[in-house]
Amino acid sequence: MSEVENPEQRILQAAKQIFYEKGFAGARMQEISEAAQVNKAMLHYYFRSKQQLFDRILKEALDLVIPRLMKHMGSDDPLEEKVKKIVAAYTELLTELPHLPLFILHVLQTDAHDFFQRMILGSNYEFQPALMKFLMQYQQEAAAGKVKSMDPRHILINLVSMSVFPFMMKSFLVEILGLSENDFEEFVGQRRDIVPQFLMDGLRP
Amino acid sequence: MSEVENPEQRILQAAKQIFYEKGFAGARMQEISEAAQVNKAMLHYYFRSKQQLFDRILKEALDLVIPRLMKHMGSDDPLEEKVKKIVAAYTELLTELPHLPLFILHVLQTDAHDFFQRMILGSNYEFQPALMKFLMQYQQEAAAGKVKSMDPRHILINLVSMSVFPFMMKSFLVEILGLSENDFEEFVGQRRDIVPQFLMDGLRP
DNA sequence: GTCTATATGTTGATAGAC
DNA sequence: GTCTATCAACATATAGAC
Repeated sequence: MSEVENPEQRILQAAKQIFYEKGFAGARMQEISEAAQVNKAMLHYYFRSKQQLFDRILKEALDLVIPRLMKHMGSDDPLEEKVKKIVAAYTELLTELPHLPLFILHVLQTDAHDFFQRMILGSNYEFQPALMKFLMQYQQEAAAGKVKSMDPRHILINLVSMSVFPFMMKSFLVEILGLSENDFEEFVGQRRDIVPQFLMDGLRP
Repeated sequence: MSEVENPEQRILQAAKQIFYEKGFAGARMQEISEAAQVNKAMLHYYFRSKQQLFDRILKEALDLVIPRLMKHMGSDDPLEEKVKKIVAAYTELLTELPHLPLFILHVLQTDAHDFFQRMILGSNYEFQPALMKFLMQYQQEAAAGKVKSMDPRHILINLVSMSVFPFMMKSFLVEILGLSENDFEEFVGQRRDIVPQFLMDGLRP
């Protein structure tokens, strides 16, 4: 953990780690302040309330993640190339931030509608366009006979599921398959190639 | 919600719903007691503490879920038939209990090692045997040239990921794809056929 | 078994000195 | 900006009457 001189940054860094691991209800302001090495009152001085601090962490997560994932989905690459890049992007992201999916899904569960109103629609992420581009592109390649014709939404769900879910099951896999930390990294590293190949194989016309 | 006369059962039912949705830290004993239509003190009379009530809910969840999923994995069916049954079992289970995966993954995240010690090893689930049987079976069918030869752990992860993750993303999918409740049920219903077919297609030698 | 009342501890948040 | 001290609200848990 790199030491940061700026107290505000130290708070954000500590809050990120603790909110990611424990969620909003499980996190304690006291614990965050200790991890940030500041007085508990400083948290309120800089961020006013626990809710506002949490919202800030959530917003920063989305600002980091969504563009990084959408970049490839909206590109002009052919489907196979695109799939490879998206899977690789997921793998890199989740290797850095393994707790991210559970964190976001937990927010989504506690208040899905509010989440979309404030976080997605209220921002300027190019969400729907990139999504639509992917779906249209698939149907074009299917019409050209390059891939099997099917509902492209399922392709996308399959891609995301196989990329993300293994990271969410990490502690489970480690325990049940008897993996070390290195074993797990190697395992998810293999999937960077396996998942795209698996997807394209399953799509042969 | 069916009314139960027995207070202990009403508490368990209410606690299940609230712990599933909000997790341990987010749940309130007060809220559980109201949902169960009993006095708050009754919760402690029957279950002594919040932690013990939670453990009971978790144990009941695992007792319900694990055998139901393991039954098919350890069977003598051929691979393709087995895959179909496992995916169908996941789909049925998660249609009934959509909050289950997030609930269990949250427990796993807060204390993975303790979870396995107390909940898995301490019980008599036939976990490892069924798992091993599946992995061995795959390697036999691969050796016989029926399926492509590859690390069978990835097959299993792919199967579980594609079966479970869509349910975890439900609120996301509903919002982003503009699905109604019925649309979503139809969507995951389609996957009962699509996922097994996709898996087997990707395994053609 | 069920209730009211209360003990006990924790938490988010603020006031006010420096 | 940073600290100490403290508040008000809330949560879990228990005591004790019925």
